[in-house]
Amino acid sequence: MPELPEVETVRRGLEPAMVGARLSAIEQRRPDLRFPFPERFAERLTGRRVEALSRRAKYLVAELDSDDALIMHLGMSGRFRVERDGEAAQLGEFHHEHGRESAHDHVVFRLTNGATVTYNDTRRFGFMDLVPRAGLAGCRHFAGMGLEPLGNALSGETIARLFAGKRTPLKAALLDQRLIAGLGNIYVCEALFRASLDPRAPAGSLADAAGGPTGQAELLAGVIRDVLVEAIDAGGSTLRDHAQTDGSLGYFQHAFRVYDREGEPCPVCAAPVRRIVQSGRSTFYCETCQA
DNA sequence: AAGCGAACCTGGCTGC
DNA sequence: TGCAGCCAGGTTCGCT
Repeated sequence: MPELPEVETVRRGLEPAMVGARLSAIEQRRPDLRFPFPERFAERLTGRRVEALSRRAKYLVAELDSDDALIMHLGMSGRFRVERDGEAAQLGEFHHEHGRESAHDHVVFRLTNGATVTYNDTRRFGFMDLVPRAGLAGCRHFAGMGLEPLGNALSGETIARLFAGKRTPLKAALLDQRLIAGLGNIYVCEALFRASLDPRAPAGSLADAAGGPTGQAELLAGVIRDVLVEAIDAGGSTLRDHAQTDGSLGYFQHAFRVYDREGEPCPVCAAPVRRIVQSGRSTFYCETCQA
């Protein structure tokens, strides 16, 4: 479930269960996810207090009262589940019509406050790593990462500077985490629709001859911020969920204007939403409005 | 160098 | 009912 709004939603759900508590026991049920777990993973976590839980782009960062920070990425299908006092609370679209899915529970964190946090990841594209707290920004995962789209750094000017001279399609440039970090397929499609921009247009078209921002660049910066904020407020997007809704599920998917709406009428002009493939990923857009 | 496609892995859905 | 094929919120690698 994981673009920036979903990861931020998970962070907010985990924070009260984890921050300030100590990790009393760690169950690591397999040697790897997308990558091998770091050396002595469970030992380095056990007994540590979680001092802060933050987010950078699509990554979660738990700072420990040691020299380590625990970095977690959810990949495509990673979820966390929090249980307390025997009464389960769900984070993300987790449950299954036949009860709790556990075959893909890969890591269980038990905390001194009575909470149990379980990481489940069907496809195992997620990963966890331990990096030195000092120099987090320069660690292998964050060095070279682009700017935070919700930070003050995102503006028409920065978009123009990052995209100037690029002939790659706008869609691909917005997905490039080295430029802007945190957007994924859904929110790129939604932002391009809101800005009435053609996903196939060259990224460089958002910069003027001097490398300055066009009006389109200014507009795009604004709608990226809007769509992310709205999605976070809605608790993110929950896809492919076959269980009953219980309030912990995101509902931004109902607000999609084009994503996953191939053939449905464009909410502005009623022309059918198109699906094309760009660098191997589906792009949903309105041929009429986004020209 | 940039820009594709494929790969990683599992499961759900569609269509024959 | 079975089965093949396609698709999925991400990232990384390797080949033009």
